[in-house]
Amino acid sequence: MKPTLPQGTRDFSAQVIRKRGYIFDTIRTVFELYGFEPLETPALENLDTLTGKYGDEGDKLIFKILNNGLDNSQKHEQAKEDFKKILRGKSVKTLTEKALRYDLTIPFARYVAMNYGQLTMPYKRYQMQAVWRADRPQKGRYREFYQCDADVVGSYSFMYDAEFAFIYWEVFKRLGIDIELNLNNRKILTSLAALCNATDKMMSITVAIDKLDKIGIEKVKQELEKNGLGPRQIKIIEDYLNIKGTNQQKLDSLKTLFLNIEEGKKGIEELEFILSLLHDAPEGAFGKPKVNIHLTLARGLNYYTGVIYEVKAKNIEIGSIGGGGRYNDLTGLFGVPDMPGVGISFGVDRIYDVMDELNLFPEKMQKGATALFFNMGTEESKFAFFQMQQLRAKGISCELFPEPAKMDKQFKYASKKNINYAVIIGSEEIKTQSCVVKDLVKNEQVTIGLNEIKDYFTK
RNA sequence: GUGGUUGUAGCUCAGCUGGUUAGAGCAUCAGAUUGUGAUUCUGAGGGUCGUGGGUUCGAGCCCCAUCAUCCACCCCA
Repeated sequence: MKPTLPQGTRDFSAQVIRKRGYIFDTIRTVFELYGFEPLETPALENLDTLTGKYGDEGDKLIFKILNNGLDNSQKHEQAKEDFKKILRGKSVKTLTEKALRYDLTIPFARYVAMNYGQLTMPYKRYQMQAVWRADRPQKGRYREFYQCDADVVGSYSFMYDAEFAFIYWEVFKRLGIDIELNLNNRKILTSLAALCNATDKMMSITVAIDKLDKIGIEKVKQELEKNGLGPRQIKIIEDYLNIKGTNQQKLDSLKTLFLNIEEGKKGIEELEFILSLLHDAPEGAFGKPKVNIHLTLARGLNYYTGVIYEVKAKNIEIGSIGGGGRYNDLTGLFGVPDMPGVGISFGVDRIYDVMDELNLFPEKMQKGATALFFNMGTEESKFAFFQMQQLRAKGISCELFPEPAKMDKQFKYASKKNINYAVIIGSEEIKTQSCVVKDLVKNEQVTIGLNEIKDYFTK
């Protein structure tokens, strides 16, 4: 048979892993710098832990796992009955009770709910693991991909909301990606729906206005109309969409709009606090985060209740490369009420695609071992092997060509594996206790004593 | 879930309105060159044209099905 990969998954070769590792390391470094500690959770969760947390569309994209043991003939009749329920769109525990993790936030909430007694609050954790979605793959979209999340639970402080803006900024500065960091507040969106007297239609309103940049005002109005909103309501939304200017000007316009809506005023205050903190902060090594109040930013996850973030890469069309927000009751569904939190996520695979396309990976990542020892014959190679072991003991990576092949071939092997130095020890060199070290990049070579090799590579 | 694209050598692709033994570049291997490559020259190997059916005297090319791929929509990292 011809083997294939499941749709939307990939193998990662050495080069790709090195580059991905560079992204992971950068993110991890910043997370640690801000005092977050690591957490890992299983790839599998109980299906009912996940369902209902991501909206109707999200639920459809959860990978469900078929239970084992269904081939037991005594259970066939029951299984057939249960399968009919599946066809009606219900999930049935006797057929499927486990699912692959859809994101990192809900498993984190589950963990907090199970362990909150033991955790030091506020609990700051980061998590870098794969997640799975049964989506159709396309550009920048995979069925298995990695997220790097940082969340804080157990605090209402908006200091944290601002801190995440710094984290986003710092990570992408370190990676060399120019970003647009957009902020909005779920409270503002709810207030808009309230203003329209359409609190129940809040989701469809936000979904529609989120597309403004993409499809334009007319199409947005059409979609609102299709969702059952009347002309007066659409007019209110249109006025909202016409709010423009600097961040402060936008917030000022909102203030007059939400004059009688407490929640809206709170949302504005929250954003103002974050903006002031960013504004007054000293210029750090990576500058100050530049954020953009983006009133049409929605984000699909329905557990957000406050500030929401979205990161887009400039100069490239790939969707968002990060997102997050504040939620005031994430663990409530798991029996632990009043557990506020805020968190963000990095989409590693899209960040990789951006960096690859814009050529942002540093040269030095592509390196293989430091040196290749040439194989100049059976006896010579044994000698070279022992020399090599001494270098390895000093932490210098090297390898030996396995057969006494033509030098031409050994050189090509070295350059293909991005090895910078060739070490040649033939019978002559053994006699004189020396070796030839050739710098394959500069195309220069020197003959040095065997006892000098270590120094040559550690200099 | 809906719509479309593509599938030919290890890789990237040519292949005319259906017509003999299906081509190129790169890669691989061998030789010119028994200790100096990435940047020389010569030669060689490698394909049941995604798979299964059909139309035809004849199919890589047309039709149907199926699988895979990429792209767009929905939604999202």
